[in-house]
Amino acid sequence: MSSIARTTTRRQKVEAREQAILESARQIFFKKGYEGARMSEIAAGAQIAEGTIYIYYKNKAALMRAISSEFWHALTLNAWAEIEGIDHPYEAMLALACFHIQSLMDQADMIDLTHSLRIVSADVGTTVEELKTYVRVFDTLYARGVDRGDLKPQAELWTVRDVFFGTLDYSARTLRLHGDQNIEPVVTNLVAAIWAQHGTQTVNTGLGGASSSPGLLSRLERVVQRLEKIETSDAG
Amino acid sequence: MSSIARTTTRRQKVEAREQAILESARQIFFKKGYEGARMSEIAAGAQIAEGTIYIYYKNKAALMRAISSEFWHALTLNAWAEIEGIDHPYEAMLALACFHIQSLMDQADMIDLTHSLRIVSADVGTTVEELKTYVRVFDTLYARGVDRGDLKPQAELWTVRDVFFGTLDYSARTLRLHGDQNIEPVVTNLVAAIWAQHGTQTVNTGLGGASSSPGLLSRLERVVQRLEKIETSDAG
DNA sequence: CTCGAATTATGAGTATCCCTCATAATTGAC
DNA sequence: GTCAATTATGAGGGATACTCATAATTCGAG
Repeated sequence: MSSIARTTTRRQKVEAREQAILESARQIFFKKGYEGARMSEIAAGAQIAEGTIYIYYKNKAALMRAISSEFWHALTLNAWAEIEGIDHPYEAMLALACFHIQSLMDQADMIDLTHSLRIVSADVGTTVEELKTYVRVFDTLYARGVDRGDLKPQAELWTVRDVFFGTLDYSARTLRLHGDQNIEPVVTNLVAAIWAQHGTQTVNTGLGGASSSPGLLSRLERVVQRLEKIETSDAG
Repeated sequence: MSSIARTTTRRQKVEAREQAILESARQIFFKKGYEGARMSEIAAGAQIAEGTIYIYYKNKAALMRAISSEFWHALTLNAWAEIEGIDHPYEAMLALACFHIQSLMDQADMIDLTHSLRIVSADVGTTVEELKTYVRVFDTLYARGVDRGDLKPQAELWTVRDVFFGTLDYSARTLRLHGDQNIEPVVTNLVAAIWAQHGTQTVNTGLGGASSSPGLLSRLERVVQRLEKIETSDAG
């Protein structure tokens, strides 16, 4: 029979098996952790012999790496989707911050798991690339803000990016530690602080975020304009 | 012979052994990572039989935990020493930030290693306590700033603390990734940003750090005071 | 349809490693 | 010096990631 007419080709079957292994591994790793997961259990879950796994993945670490890779790829796509269609960079940054910290908290186990790769395999290089791709969402967002004239150009953008992701990562851990689920103050404060430092004009949250009275800067601006006129007339 | 005259008592000998195990383990763990380290190798390094380790430490994870514990304790002591004697909270915060990120970069391997405990042992509780003790240095520093009237009281101090440590942790990773060793811009930006948001007055770096013109806030203050007098006289 | 080469699957066996435990050595108060 | 308590030893047990010789499957060509 021709290969076209066949309902499932060899290649399709192989890919299905690969997905079955991946799915089984995901479940077992998630439930038992990297150390606790048994290759035999993963094989049983995928309904194949233990040796078959090693045809598809070199070893346990490589299997884990594949799962981590898929996870970060999906997260990146979701992040893009989240900020797509939001015109104003400030709103977009808020949305990205919410998305990131919410993802961190909802999928904390999976993220801890992907981080464990650093321990089990010295070869960090592969995972780092996916992280870089992910954080690029922020860079693009910032660049869009600069184009619109809302954000100041920043030669060392990575310092801003590190504040953004660093704070959110750390805060997610703190919140989870305290059993808190309220991400709002963290996100609001952080984005306000970034805009206080790098925004070209005041946003409605006020100077310096929640710590200042709202609209302070615009009030000041109005007052100063009046005073400058008076000073000019005084001098003249 | 009496136990006082003996040069080495039983207890001293036991403690020396314990330190030998710890030191050997530190070296091996550091060189090979947690997974890569062999208990046999650690035993050989401490010049004892493999079984002897298990008299001192329940298992491999407990040994690792002891090392982690010692490391964070020492780091905490050094952090206190670093800020001791620095009167102005702004300078102290700069010093703490420098100390923290420098430690992160110098001892990145050890820190990655201690983080790996989260994966190898579900019992996170023990390590978390030491982290809490460490970050308390920042809290004390901030409180001192509030007492002096330099920093605004902050009900949710943890959000500020998370910005501080989160940014530094993340930046250390970025810097190390790029082979960069220049911690200065990160530290300066971060501390300036925190003071822009939570400081009670302008510091010499200017409002919002390097991004605003120097002395803007004091200029504004002077101008506003003048205007307020004029507005009062207008109304009256 | 059949043959056969290439690909894929199997699972018993191997190597390795953490940890236990029966036995031995050491210590120190009396 | 004696002896009970403490500490040390390392061969062996058990568990597990991974290998490899062998078997099964796939699929195009004749």
